[in-house]
Amino acid sequence: MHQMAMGLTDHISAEGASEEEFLAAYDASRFPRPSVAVDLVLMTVQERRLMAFVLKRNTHPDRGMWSLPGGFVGIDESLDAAAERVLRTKAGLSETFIEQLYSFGEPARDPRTRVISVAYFALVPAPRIQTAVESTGRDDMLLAEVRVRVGTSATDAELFGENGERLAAAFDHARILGVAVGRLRGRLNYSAIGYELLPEEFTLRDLRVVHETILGRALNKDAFRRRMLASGDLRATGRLESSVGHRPAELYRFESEKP
Amino acid sequence: MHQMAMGLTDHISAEGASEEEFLAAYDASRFPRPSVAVDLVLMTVQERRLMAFVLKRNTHPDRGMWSLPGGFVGIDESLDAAAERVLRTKAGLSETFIEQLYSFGEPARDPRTRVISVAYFALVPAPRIQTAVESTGRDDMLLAEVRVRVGTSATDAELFGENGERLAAAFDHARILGVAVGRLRGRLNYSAIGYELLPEEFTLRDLRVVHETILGRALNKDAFRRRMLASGDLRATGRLESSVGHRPAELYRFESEKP
DNA sequence: GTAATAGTGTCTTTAAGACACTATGTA
DNA sequence: TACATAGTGTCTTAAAGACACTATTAC
Repeated sequence: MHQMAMGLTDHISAEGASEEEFLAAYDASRFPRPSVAVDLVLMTVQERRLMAFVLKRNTHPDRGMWSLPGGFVGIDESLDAAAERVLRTKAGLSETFIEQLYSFGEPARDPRTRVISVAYFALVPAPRIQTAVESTGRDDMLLAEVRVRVGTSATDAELFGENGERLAAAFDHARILGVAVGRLRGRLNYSAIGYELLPEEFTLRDLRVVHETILGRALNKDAFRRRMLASGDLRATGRLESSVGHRPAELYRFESEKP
Repeated sequence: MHQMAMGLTDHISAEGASEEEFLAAYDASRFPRPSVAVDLVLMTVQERRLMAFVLKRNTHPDRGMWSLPGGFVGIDESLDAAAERVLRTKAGLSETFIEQLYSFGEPARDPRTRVISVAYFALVPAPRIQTAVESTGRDDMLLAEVRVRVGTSATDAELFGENGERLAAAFDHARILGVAVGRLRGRLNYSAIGYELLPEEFTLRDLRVVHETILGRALNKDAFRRRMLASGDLRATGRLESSVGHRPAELYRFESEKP
């Protein structure tokens, strides 16, 4: 049986208040509390590869391994606000697509102390995050390629560096990345999320490549075009891409029909 | 700007360690930590109504209002284990379908102290939970009907009692219930989840009624039958339901094809 | 002109909706 | 036998896959 921190009698009124619980109600802080952090899975698509922003750890434990940017949640700070703060302070980004992913709370997931992590995932066009990383000139931050076996669910992700070398993920971050990719794949089918990874104007090929990269498989070109045009979320600009060495495609913008 | 609890320098190495962060690394416990609880959305379908198990609060705040069963997460207890403990100790159930839903962390969601709640949702056939509630003879626990406007997403749920009277939900639990129903509706389309709400043997009508109740709309009878039989998750038993006052339907069992 | 991809038109396939029709246990 | 729902068969509709064919820019 685990040690349990009960408290605040009325929160657990279903059983009737035992004396132990009654006393606990006076001071919930008598019980040890876990730390709560947010970890951010910041993803993008670059040259047909799915990438995530990771940081190299320079202290133990897991020194030299790669971790997701994270930070502790302030006592007066909402989870969403903490995630946006991490996005801003660790990746130098703001106003990206971001949403809560899942909470990870195995007692031993961080060997130093009990840390419950609420993971978020964020999407940003590759040039934005690429610029942010390169402008620092630091070698302990990286856009690493993320690969997750297709077809299976709930598998860990694998990280790869610029030269295709395998990178080790710290803590349980391989699993967090795996869950993030699984969620991203699922959401592609029923929400307008691919646009978050593209510049304002893009061709239908650009959009399809984003989808194919995330899903890890080729999509039917004709059906994809029909489905996207029928979704009502695309506005043709009348302009064409240029200098592509072949017939240029029309540029579109994302503009949802329902305001 | 919110007060922020940073700590464990290496966890936030992206920015380089400021002196403040360096000091924080020595003792993460210097910073106030939120309490972490799990809240359980235990749902069932009964007589074409979607129901949730709720408890009447007998102390302030929100005295007399109805809340989800919950409990604090032990310092050595995983989130999943805490949720299963709440299921066991508050609802007297075990071995039900249960999965993590979402984490709620608005600083003011509990007026007493900062509590971050990791919500879980569980599904159980109506007779099992009905028996558990009635056997206690208590009037501060209830299966309440849950209604969520259909078509919209991310709306609060409304709770109703036995006589159709509106019940007030405590804290942010109306929102948690709304998120739970939204998740449940979404999962119906691509996972074998309706079976969790039925006895071992059931008719295709039983299964359709469960789906219709959750989705809040009628489904096409023929298409539903075809789709379910084609899913490969149903095994005909050869037996028929009895005493239904009309032609009896065949009984099926859930048995997934992929082992 | 050629290369290469954009974009269109059409046939096939698959699944859902609609609906008529037959089947059968209970009262 | 009548009732009410189970279950089947078939036509229609909508969307995806397949594939042939035309269009257009870079070179």
